[in-house]
Amino acid sequence: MKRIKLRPGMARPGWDDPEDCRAVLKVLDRIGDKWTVMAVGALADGPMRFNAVLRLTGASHRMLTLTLRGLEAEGLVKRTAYATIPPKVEYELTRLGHSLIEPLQSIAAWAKRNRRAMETARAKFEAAKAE
Amino acid sequence: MKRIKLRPGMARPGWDDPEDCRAVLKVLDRIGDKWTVMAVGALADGPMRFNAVLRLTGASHRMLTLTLRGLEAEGLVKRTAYATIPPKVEYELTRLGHSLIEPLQSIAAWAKRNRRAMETARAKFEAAKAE
DNA sequence: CAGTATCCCGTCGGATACTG
DNA sequence: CAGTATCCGACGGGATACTG
Repeated sequence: MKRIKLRPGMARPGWDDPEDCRAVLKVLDRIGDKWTVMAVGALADGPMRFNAVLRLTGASHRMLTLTLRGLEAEGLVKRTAYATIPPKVEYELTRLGHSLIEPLQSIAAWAKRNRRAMETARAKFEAAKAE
Repeated sequence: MKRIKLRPGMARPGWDDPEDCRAVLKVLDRIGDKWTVMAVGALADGPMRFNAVLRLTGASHRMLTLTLRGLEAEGLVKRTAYATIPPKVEYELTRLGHSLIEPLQSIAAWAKRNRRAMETARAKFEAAKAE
């Protein structure tokens, strides 16, 4: 998804409370992007080394580093470096990070339920505009 | 959020079932971006005209059009044009669109609960790296 | 009022190369 | 192996102008 930039002039959506809308957007900004979802998913099973996450997610070296830094900064992921040679760094979800899995699964469940509906709707839409 | 581009070489995260991971990413791609969240939020209360959504969301003319087109294509929003002069176009959430509010609120609830924790974590992180 | 088209700049993110 | 730095192409998205 596109990076979310918060700006002054905009109002709050009505489905949720007045001001916390900002918080929601901010959080979506953090957890809504592809690599974050993949990384959290990868780490859901337990601690994992950098390269393991790299392979599992398919992210580029660069993006995974940035993503993990972001998650670490926000307290969602714990980073543990072992001063061995070669270095070994393990990442794991914090309690906070784990708690994120539940809402993500809420989305996941919705996605699974409605994927077909969306696909057929899209097909119909495409067909209609090419009449 | 950043647009999500699905690519071949990548595996599924473990927190969720094997293949539907793609569906989740695809859905996040659609519903995870700023303007979609804003638009769905704006329409949650009921049908609304284009310009009303425009003002409420703070989106640019262009982006709102694109966003609404996307939502319409996916069957989340219904578009009704009245052939008056000047034209009047109303948008409203479909049943499918409404069902999306629930998972979004799941995220919203998480965001509200953990916003503080994330902020302090970030502050601590910033402080630590500037020691 | 709603929608489309064009321009254009910022930034996201992949590839590559270099360090500890 | 893990992380940082640099380069650079691609595209997201705002501003603007023009139609029905």
